[in-house]
Amino acid sequence: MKVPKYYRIKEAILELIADLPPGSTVPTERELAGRFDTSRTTVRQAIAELVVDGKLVRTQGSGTFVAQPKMMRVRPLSSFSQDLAMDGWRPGSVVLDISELVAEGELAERLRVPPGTPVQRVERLRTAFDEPIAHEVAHLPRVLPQLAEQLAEYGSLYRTLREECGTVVATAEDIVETVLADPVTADLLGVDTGLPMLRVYRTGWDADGNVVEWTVSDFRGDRFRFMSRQRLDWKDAPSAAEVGTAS
Amino acid sequence: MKVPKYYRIKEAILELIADLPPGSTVPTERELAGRFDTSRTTVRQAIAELVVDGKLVRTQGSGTFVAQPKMMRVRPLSSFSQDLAMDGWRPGSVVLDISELVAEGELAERLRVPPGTPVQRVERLRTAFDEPIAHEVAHLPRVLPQLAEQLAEYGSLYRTLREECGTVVATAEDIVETVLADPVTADLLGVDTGLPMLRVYRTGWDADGNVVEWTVSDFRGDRFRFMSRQRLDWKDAPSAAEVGTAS
DNA sequence: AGAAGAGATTGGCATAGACCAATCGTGCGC
DNA sequence: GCGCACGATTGGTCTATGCCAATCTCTTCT
Repeated sequence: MKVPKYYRIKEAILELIADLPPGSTVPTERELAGRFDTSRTTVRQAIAELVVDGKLVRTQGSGTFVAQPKMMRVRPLSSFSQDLAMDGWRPGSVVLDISELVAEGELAERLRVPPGTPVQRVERLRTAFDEPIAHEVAHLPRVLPQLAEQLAEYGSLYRTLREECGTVVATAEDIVETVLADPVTADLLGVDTGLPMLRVYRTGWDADGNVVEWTVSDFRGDRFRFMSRQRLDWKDAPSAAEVGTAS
Repeated sequence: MKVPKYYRIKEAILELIADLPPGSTVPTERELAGRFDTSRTTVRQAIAELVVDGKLVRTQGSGTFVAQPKMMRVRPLSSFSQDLAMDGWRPGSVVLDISELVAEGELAERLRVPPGTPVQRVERLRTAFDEPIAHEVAHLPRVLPQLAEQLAEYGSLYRTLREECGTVVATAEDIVETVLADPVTADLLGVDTGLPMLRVYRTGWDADGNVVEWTVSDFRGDRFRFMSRQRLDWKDAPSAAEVGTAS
């Protein structure tokens, strides 16, 4: 089978850094091009994949370095902050926007409200160890005027819903796909445009089957893993799958 | 914010194909380069991302075309074939290899068997509508000499386990991450090397908490979505998380 | 010392072009 | 009419190069 040259260089670099500790500097692109007798373009393609794989990080003007291993993990079943706190990672979030919004089209369908209903929008940057790891936009099917203050107090959105509204998310459905970081998201997360990310669409229901949340989250694909555990034998719950999800 | 030129071209092409039905031909790279007053390299970068996004497909010698929308979905909770059959997609699989293997290191830990135990390895190509969509390697903690014939008879691995061994997978844990297709996998699935894929590590337990399966699956990221539904309030089951998962 | 600034270094973006490989269509020969 | 061969077209890979932007370092001035 034909293996592209950039891929052989990728493997060569992998071997080169195999024994180096995270944070070590990697030779410059220009030097690697010389060493492997190829062009800088080809070396850059190899390095680009290693960055996506979470093996290297690049900083313009500074250099290329061996990355921390990809070991972050989150259990999407429970709440974000709960999961990460359990693992001791100092989860946090930066509120980018809290606003009201009139639900139309897909959003209204997702939240199971009539088109024209005012709903709540919460846009946040999720962090762990103060490093941004996800961009998240949550939608709630009703407006909570004090949400900003309450969120600041409780920290977690799920906790706020429980304390202030008596709403408990009992069932959730996650749809996971890969997307590439657009320039805006990439800038927010401090990664390169085009980095593969994990996009999670989450629909949450309370115990009575009412939709209480619809959220889209983009997680850094280079730093993240996703975990979910489930019983295979259970009964059907309300489904979000009735709404078409073709993009 | 600075938006790279290739990204603006990507958006321009997206607009260009917005109203075209799947299968429509897109202008050639050389023509697009002329039309957008840029180099073919830059156009190719834009198209490459659109391919990854599942918006376009390219065939060497033939051209670039509007892709089918990304709408495949699978519920990882139950078995692969069960899910897809439900949606009427003619799921299938091609057995690439069935062999015995002596479990060592991580594999032994995952399967909870002593190092040196012979185990079963099943490598398959999963298909839907006869199109390959995933590459999967399953490991079972014991050897089943007749597995090839039984698999051919029952079709599904889960069903084989149930009928022949009385083993039912009652709980499963999935760990999802993004990886890039290596040349071998890419060739098997008929996609480009470097395409982002969804890798799923699955550990399956029976009702007594014994590990009955450890499987690694690579799904095409451009054609696939992943769905899982869960209760948020349930009790802990056996965990695979005790084994380190740093790559 | 400490701060400011100039220059070198490094990665980021884009260009132009050469050659390869798969595909498709056309026309020739049978 | 049919099939094969060849050539044109299209995407695939790689090279060489120029300039930009962020960063770092070292010098110089106060």
